[in-house]
Amino acid sequence: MESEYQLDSIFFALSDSKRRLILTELSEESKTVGDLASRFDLTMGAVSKNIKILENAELIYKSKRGRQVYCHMNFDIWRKVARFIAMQTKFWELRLNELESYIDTQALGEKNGH
Amino acid sequence: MESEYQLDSIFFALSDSKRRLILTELSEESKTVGDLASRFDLTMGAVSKNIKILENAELIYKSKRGRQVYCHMNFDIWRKVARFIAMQTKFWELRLNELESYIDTQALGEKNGH
DNA sequence: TATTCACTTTCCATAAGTGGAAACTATCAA
DNA sequence: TTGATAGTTTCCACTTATGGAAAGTGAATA
Repeated sequence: MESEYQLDSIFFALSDSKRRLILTELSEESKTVGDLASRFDLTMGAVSKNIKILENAELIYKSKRGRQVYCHMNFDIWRKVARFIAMQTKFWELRLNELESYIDTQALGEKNGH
Repeated sequence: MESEYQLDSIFFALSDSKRRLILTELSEESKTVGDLASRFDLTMGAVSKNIKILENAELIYKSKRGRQVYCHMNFDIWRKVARFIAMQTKFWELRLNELESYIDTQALGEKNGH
């Protein structure tokens, strides 16, 4: 957690447009691996591997219901990405920090409990 | 501009911790390729290639002074990254949009002119 | 002009990412 | 139990990334 290695895996996961499409899809609602495979015209194997990359970066997490595996966005992780960006751009930093404080104090109920 | 392909190159460029270190270095002040090579104990060739990847993603830009090539952060591009993140996390979206409006109206003088 | 300097590019070997096909696992249904 | 369904993993061929070494480029200096 909080390591350079984790940032490697996050940005690597985001560097492929198919994986970003999967994330966009999941930001609407949770989907099964099969849903995503038919949506993007890929084999289950290919989707499963990309899902693994996103899961490894903790951008998503999975839950099992019977035979089906549901994929969910992990909204918490985006804060880490935003923090890195803020650090590069001091101009943003102050206001993003304000935003973080706001989230920390006002939005605890929003945190997903997986 | 504004394409999926550009996001590919941005996130790919960010997926390597050496390149992120270079960016952190450049967010302090502009440096030559040689400065960066000695700072990170890499050959000029290796640094030059990584610089090219960062330049391709438009995260930095170069300027020449005699034999030396100076590398500068391109702060503008970070807005694009922030926008992608905001789109994934609707929770952030509203407030980042406010931030963008603020920047667009109040901070035109801050824009680097290269 | 010849040489040094700052950098870029090419060539090379090594390593890693990619997706299809097919084998494998686990769950549900008849 | 048998068979179908939902995913995962392995194997394979192909493509791409990586950095060192060395050749190539262009600008400063003797």
